[in-house]
Amino acid sequence: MSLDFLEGTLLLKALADETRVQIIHILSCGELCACDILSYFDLKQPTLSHHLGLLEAANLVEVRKEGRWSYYKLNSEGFTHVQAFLTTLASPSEVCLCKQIKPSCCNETK
Amino acid sequence: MSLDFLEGTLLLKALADETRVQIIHILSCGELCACDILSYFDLKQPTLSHHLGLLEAANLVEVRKEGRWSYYKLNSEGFTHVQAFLTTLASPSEVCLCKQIKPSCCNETK
DNA sequence: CTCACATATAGAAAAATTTCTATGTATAAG
DNA sequence: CTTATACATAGAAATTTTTCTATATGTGAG
Repeated sequence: MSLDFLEGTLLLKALADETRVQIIHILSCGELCACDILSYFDLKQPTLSHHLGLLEAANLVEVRKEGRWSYYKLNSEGFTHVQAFLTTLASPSEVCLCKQIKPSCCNETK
Repeated sequence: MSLDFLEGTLLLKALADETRVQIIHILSCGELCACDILSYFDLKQPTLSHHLGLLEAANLVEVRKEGRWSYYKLNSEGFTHVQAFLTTLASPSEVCLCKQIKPSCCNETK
């Protein structure tokens, strides 16, 4: 499995915000419409819309439109990917970028 | 297991930066001194120092000082915690914040 | 068709983060 | 003691992100 840094940082940036973390949490039990999510936060509607858009772009949530309502729920794809990314990122590998570094000032103690 | 939102977002914010993700990657095979890490990046020394400080504060890396050198390596504690945080965050729970929301405009379809 | 409501988009203001230069501290060499 | 090197800290500049107001789109009710 190779590292997709672009997707990985997109996912991590989407997760790196208190509001979005809370959105994920209140969606953890199931689907909610945008207006119900909004009622939980002290934010304007376009701000929430922006956060939901970022989460959707990262495949952390998915939307289902019904009439004039938008129902949001978690998308397991993003969560699976970010967990896999972190695991791979922190694991040693033969093709690691560290192989490009030539020890200079200090003796390595590997 | 309960959710520590403060620690969780600290960890996720530390991970949400291309440079820091790359630092973690080049440390994945073992210990490196700060000057060797620096040689890999097109950054000034104080900037790298700042990134390493954030990673250390989040328990994603740890330092060992030896003479005038600082050797950095990954700290598994942060990685374990962030993976656990994400799993818990996205899992349904009896005490979820979603229970505080009273369905308003739209009929829930749970 | 007209109106009201739910949500999205555009663009500006505010806030947070990243990066830099300048400088300080600590350690080792001479 | 003086100097050089590795790294940290302080504070300013640049960039990115978050939030807002204003407005547009799309759907259903009447």
